[in-house]
Amino acid sequence: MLHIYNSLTRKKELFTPIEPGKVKMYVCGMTVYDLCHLGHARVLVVFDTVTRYMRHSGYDVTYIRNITDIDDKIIARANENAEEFGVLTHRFIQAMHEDAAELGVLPPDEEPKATSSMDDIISMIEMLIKNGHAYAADNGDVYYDVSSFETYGQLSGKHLEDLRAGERVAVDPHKDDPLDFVLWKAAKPDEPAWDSPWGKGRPGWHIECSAMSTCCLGNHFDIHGGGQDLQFPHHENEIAQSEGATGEKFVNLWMHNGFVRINDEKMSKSLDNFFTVREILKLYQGEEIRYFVLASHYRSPLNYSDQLLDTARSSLTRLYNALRGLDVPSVSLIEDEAEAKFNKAMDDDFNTSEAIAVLFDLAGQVNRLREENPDMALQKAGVLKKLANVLGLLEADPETYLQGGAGEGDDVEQIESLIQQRLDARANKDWAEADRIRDELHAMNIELEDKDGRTIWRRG
RNA sequence: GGCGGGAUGGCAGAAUGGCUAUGCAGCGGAUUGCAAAUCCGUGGAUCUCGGUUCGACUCCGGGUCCCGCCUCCA
Repeated sequence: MLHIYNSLTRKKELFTPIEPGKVKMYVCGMTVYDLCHLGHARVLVVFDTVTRYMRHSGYDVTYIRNITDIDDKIIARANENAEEFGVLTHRFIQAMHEDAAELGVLPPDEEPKATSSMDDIISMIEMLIKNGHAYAADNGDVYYDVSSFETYGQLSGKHLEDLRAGERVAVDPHKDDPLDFVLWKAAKPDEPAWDSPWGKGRPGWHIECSAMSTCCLGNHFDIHGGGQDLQFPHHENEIAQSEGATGEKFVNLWMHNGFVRINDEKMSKSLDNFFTVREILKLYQGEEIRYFVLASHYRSPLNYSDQLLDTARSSLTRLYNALRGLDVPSVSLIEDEAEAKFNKAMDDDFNTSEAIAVLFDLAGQVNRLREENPDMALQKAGVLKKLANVLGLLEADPETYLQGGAGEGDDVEQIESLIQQRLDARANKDWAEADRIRDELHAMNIELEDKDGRTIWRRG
């Protein structure tokens, strides 16, 4: 029985899909004007894990994650680079896909782009005007009339009066109310523009998501996710737009993941305290980043530090060591209580840290059983791998992970040659030489393990 | 100012009204030529002050501190 925390009601709720057995989920993806940072990585990993677990639970999941490929920042960056905005976005979409793959994130079922959704966006704006929720200003912009939507503020717990009291929105003479937000922006000279009933222009950011989610999933769907910072105003506006246009309930359950922090401050572009996924991949494997993300609950803040990535590496090494050298069956033949514990943890609002604890318990069992009951050890290893895979972990071959430190690989011949030399020295009981070689390898960040007359190695 | 989240052992991080995860690091032992890996054992925690209770880290109230949203943001 899956329970999920719903930001809309601020409670954990029993998850009940609109259509039994099916889940329709939309997550706000990237605005592709730059490389993904760790904050983006968290969204990718969290909702990938949600999707994987729901599928593991037997749901037929349709997972949509959009791409915002037209907005102010994209235009600004393209101008800086003196390139076509489409060239820019294409490059960063590619980069995002590469990063996602490194993190073990599966592609969503569909990945709609704003620029491919203009018809849907325009017709939604037309509906909003027709329904009295939007107005075209004399400058060619179209705005949403916030006061026309009675429950505005329901998701973020805000009231229009409070928002006005803390006025931080620049007054715009074209708006009826400073809190009104733009649905369609009239094009300035030399800006990318699309034809519309209000002249050439481009969509506002909020309407893009309303249009892309609705066109892929229908007017009413199960789950909408994204980073906590999107709750207001982005998701609040989406509700106002979609419900204002369709007259139907938009989303049953809203999920928001917590921020990644650096030194207890939100990681963000504006604070310029971010690490890109690529930078970290120079030092750590993608799976280590994924483990780091999943080690804490998705709604908690996640502080970044090298030390925590090191811990993630040590932890994964322990898990892979348990599988190492075993011919793990692809299908586990046993019913194991571990699976029930794992499911119970994940059913409780995706408690991944408790689910990971189950993995370590299994790893311990595998290690203990290796000698006394190899068959059972294999079966337990099969369960370990299966459950870890639900989290997108332990998908690699153990040797590949353990010997595959980030950016390494062309020194394998040298390593194996040194190991052979050491084996020869050991055969002659020349311990000094054997230890010297081991120290030399250690200096290369290679750790050795002598086992049954053989020597295996891994990167430290 | 308005609204919201949080404070758990050296670090990270779960959980439950009573049985105190898990990982990393530490310590002792087994194993090893010595290590490593592994196994066995082990120390150490619930911000503060009140209250409810037979019993609270867990529920309630006050305080302190931290963080986020209210503007683009995953």
